[in-house]
Order: sequence, then C-alpha cells, then structure tokens
Amino acid sequence: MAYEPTEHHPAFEEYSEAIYELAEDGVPVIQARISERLDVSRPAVSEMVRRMEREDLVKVHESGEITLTSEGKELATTIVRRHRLAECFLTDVLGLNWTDAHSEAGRWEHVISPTVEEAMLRALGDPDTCPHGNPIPGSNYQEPQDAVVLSKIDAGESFTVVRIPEELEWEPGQLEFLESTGLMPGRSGVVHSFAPDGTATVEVDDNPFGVGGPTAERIVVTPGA
Amino acid sequence: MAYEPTEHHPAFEEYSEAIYELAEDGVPVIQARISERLDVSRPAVSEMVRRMEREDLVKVHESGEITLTSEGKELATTIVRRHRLAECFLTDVLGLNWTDAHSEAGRWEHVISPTVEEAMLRALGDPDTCPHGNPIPGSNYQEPQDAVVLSKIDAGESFTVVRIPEELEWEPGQLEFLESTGLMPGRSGVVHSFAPDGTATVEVDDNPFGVGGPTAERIVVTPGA
DNA sequence: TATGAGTATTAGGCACTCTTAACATTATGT
DNA sequence: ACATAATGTTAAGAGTGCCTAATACTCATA
Repeated sequence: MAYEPTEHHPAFEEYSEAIYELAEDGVPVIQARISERLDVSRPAVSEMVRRMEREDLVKVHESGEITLTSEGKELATTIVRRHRLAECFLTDVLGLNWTDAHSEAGRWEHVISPTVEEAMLRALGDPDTCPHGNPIPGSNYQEPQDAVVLSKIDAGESFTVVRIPEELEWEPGQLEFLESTGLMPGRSGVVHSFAPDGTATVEVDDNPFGVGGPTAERIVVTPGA
Repeated sequence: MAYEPTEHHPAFEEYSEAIYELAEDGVPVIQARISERLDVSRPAVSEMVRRMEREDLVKVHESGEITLTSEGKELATTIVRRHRLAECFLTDVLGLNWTDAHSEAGRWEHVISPTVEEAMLRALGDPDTCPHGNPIPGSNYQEPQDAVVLSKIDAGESFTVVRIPEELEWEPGQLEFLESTGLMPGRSGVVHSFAPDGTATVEVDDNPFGVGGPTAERIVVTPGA
C-alpha cells in the first residue's frame, strides 16, 4: 500500500500543527489561542485537547500551557513540513501566487504521502524554507544571527526580509497585501519612519507604504540591504 | 478566496465518482455495486443515496437503477477529471509508478482547486487520458472505432492496449500486476491462446503470461500492433 | 474589595457517516 | 413451485467534531 491513510484523525493533524506554529511564533500555547487560530469554539478545543492528551500527543501543564509530546511533535513537524513543501511546490512548479499557495497547502498537507514528499523534495532540490521564509522542519535551516523584527529597525535604515511568520499568513488579506507591496523574503527595503502608534512607513521597490505596528513587530528581517 | 471549500460533503464526491465510473465500465448502477466498489455496507449506501436524491444529485428509477442528475454529473466529472489529471501529474511530473499514482489520486481528487487544475493542465499540455488510458472528462478524447476487449482478439493475433477500466484499477494487486507485465496503454502484445475458462495467454515484450478471463473481458485494446 | 476580563469546563445537542442485526422483497434456477 | 441468492430497508447505535448556554475559576486593577 502506498500510504497508511492517516493513522491519526484529521483534526489531530490540524491541532498539532496549530500548537507547533503558535510555539514557533512565540505565542503562549493555551486553549484560547488554539481556539482563535483554528476558529473553533473553546469547548471544542477543550474536548480535543483532552482527547489528544489521552492519545499521548500533548501534555497539559498545571499552568494550562500545552506542549507536544515526542509523538505529537512528530505528527506536527510532518504536517508543517508537508504544508511548507507544498507551498514551495505550488509556487515554484505550478506557478501559483503566494496567497493561493498558502490556502491550497492547508488542504494538501493532509493528503501528501511520504512517497510524494520525497518526490517533491527531489523536484525542488531540497528547499529549506517555504516561500514565506519559514523553515521546513527537517532541513538544516538556521535563521541569520542578526535577525530582528521589522519594528526594531531604526528609521532611515535599510533591511532585508527574512520571513513572514505563520501567524500573519493566517490573517485575512495579509498575504495579499504583503505580496502586492513586495514585502517578501529576500527583498530589501528602507524604513522611513515610525508613527507614535507603532505604524511603520517603509519603502520597497520605490514604493512607500504603511505597515501596522503589530505586523511590523512580527515580520522578521535582517538589517541592511 | 482561492477555493470554495467543497460545497458538497466529501462523501457525496466519493459516491458520485463511483456512480460515474460504474456507468463508464458498463456495470449496472445499483446500490449493491456501489456498496462493493466503495467497500461500505448496503445500509450506508441506502442512506447516502436517499440523501443524494434529496440534494438532487441522483435519480433513483423504478428498477432501482441510479443515474446522476445534471448537477450530480457535474460533480462527478469534476472529481473524475481531477483524479485522472492527478494521476497524470503524479506519474509524469513526480515520477510515481502507476500503482501509487492511482491510490494517491484517490485523495488528491478531493483537494485540487480549479486554480491548481488549470495549472496542472498547463504543466501537462492538456492530456486527454490518464496513465491507464481512461479519458479525462472535458478533453476531446474519442476511443478508437475498432476498440474491443482483449478477450475478443483471436489467438495468434496482435493487439495494442487502449485502456484499463477503473473497475480493474480498483482490484487489489491488479495494477501492480499489469504494470509489471507491461500490459499498459500504448503497449502491444500477441494473444497466444485461450483456456476453456477464458484465461488468455498473451505475450508482451517477449514475456508470456496469463490473464484471467474476467480481466481479459475488461481490458480495452485495438487489433494490431 | 469588588468588578470585569480572560480562561476552561460541563451539559446538552446536532450533522455526518458508518456499523450490525433483522427483515422484506424480488429474481433466479432446478 | 419452491428454495436460494441477491437486493434494499428499518432500527438501533457508535465515533467524530462541532455548536451554544451556562457555570466556575483566576487575575489584575479601579
């Protein structure tokens, strides 16, 4: 048989992925955050967390914080890896735009088999980040030592985009906006100024535009062009 | 939004596809056949058929025969088209074998969006059949006028494989066997003889082997090399 | 200290898709 | 004509994953 059809229930994949990415984004991993990211009710999360604990995929700490067990981490990295690999594949091989690739990959991640995963890796030449710059688990990617968030760049200084955290990809319209402005991994720009509320005005490709404070605090860049 | 996430319940896609392919294979479309092909209980089929009728996807005739309505046909051809396109893609672009491609496509068919479908069509140059020779709905493919089933070829005569009907792909081990013997669309062979029980002995690539009667009655070929 | 915000849980329920067991009907063959 | 096989349906139930409403607990701060 080509592929053991999901040993874990599909929802477990979704929840494991969410937990992994919340941690990756530095967000406290509690039920309320999962509820928001997956857009399901808090009772639904409560129940699923209990089930995942029973299945030894997560551990719930006294504080309420949720961490993945080794088994849960394996499931999560598998799904995240397939998601990001699919994003690469959809953009590079099938020519989809950034935005579409993200939402498509949200479905693809659940149907990609180990065989297809290998084939995609070969076809893509072992990429180590997704098109949004996030590391593909299993690659040897190391974030640059001098990486900081965009809001830490001084006005007047230039920067190069490293990655758009998963948290932002998740906001409706965000990827469309970033793609349209060219604020994408590998591209450089200049910070013009910061408004009192934290909004940054930056310029990419001779085109100035505003970036909201919360967004600027999440986009990871390196100083310099 | 890139893709309206399945307007129809996933199971409806599976059932519509089964109904379409049973008809394509010339099998009477009744609940019992659907039950066998999808490997679900007869009550489950009974219930789903009732629901699909309520949703105007199928019509159940007095005889018990089930046909797709125009809406059902649209859903079915969409899924079948995506399935066969995925098979092409998986074999041609990702280098999977025949057998794996079939089972993988059984999952892919449910997550391919119109955008990806177009991109795949472009990447493949508008193929008109899947790797097993079955027409991709929407293409202009016409089966050769002189197409017959393998069991109709006279002993001693040569033939060229046209297609392996979906019904056979579905039998465990069948695709592996056919792929290993080279009995694939486009390949030619010679019929040596027929046993009393209908079993055919054929030769492909200088390699003789037996093909069971029921199988020989389903594989579509054209006379001549 | 009281109030409100944030968080988690319980209880009850629903839609979907499947199961087995039992039964009713219809076709087929001897 | 009768036995057998094939087909479809009813009934009861299970698992998954979600919902709302109501409840309870923990904080921080006015």
